[in-house]
Amino acid sequence: MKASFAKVPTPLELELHQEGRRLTPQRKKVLDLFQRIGGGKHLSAEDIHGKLIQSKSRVSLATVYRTLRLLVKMGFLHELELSEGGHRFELLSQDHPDHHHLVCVNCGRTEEFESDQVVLAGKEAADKQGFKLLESTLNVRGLCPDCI
Amino acid sequence: MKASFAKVPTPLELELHQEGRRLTPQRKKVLDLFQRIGGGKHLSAEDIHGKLIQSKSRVSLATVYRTLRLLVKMGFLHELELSEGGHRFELLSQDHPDHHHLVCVNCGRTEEFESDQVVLAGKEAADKQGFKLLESTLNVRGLCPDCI
DNA sequence: GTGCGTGCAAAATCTTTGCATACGC
DNA sequence: GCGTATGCAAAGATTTTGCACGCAC
Repeated sequence: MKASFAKVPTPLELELHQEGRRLTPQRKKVLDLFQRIGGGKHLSAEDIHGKLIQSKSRVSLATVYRTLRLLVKMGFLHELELSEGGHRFELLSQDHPDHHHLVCVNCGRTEEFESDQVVLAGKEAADKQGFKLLESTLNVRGLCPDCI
Repeated sequence: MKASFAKVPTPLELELHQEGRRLTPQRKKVLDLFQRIGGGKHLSAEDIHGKLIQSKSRVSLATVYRTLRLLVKMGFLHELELSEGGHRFELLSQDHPDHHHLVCVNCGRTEEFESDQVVLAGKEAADKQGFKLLESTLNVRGLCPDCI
């Protein structure tokens, strides 16, 4: 007999329970939203709150903020400080651990890219100063083709 | 006869006048402060306001914000978005046009470094997407020797 | 049932802005 | 003297927090 009807715990659920925390519908909805829209999207807390409200999900903005901070600390999301007007969050996927951003300073359009050279340069700088590297992100600011 | 008693206009004064703007004591004091403490220091608007008040200079916080935005636009200062709790500003010197930051996520200590590889990688990414590159900065986050 | 998480609203930050006055040019 | 810049205070924008209630465990 297979246990095919047993609920499969999500990674989020597992990790929460390890720390004595709980998987609430709100937390699930926030992470689900990021997973539905896919990686490479940069959302503000207001964006997330708005989208959840639109999809008939009752979540308060305060809880969105609390959940975002939690998911960042747990490593599911990544916090960006690219633009004016508040921080953005993106899904952190295993496929793109250290990616960088190309931002148009005029229209805000952002593109992502990866570069081993950059990761290596960051690692060398950290080593030289005796730092333990956690992450390195290159922010390239410029004008996109439409804004030149 | 030498014009040795003529006041020598500062670059700030010259550039302001070209745009029909004025060199006020407040603007002079803000830029002077950055030049006195030297490059590589990262100050918040509050820091700057506090230091000016301490040195008996009457400048309002609103003017500090307005002046910082102006000096960034004029290219005298550079705006950083490294840390939580507001933006920081640093003196932009000709010696270190494109430098990067190593930040300790625990204590906030920051070190600067330069890397041609990083600048090159940023340029390549911009070219590939058709962006006109303005600046690129690598933010390396980690733990400094004291916080490991 | 226990105690963590949520919602609400108020508070705390950080930054910008309107307007009358001051002053660099 | 003209018009920009300042100071002040109020408004705005974003994020955090205190507290009572609700719900995941």
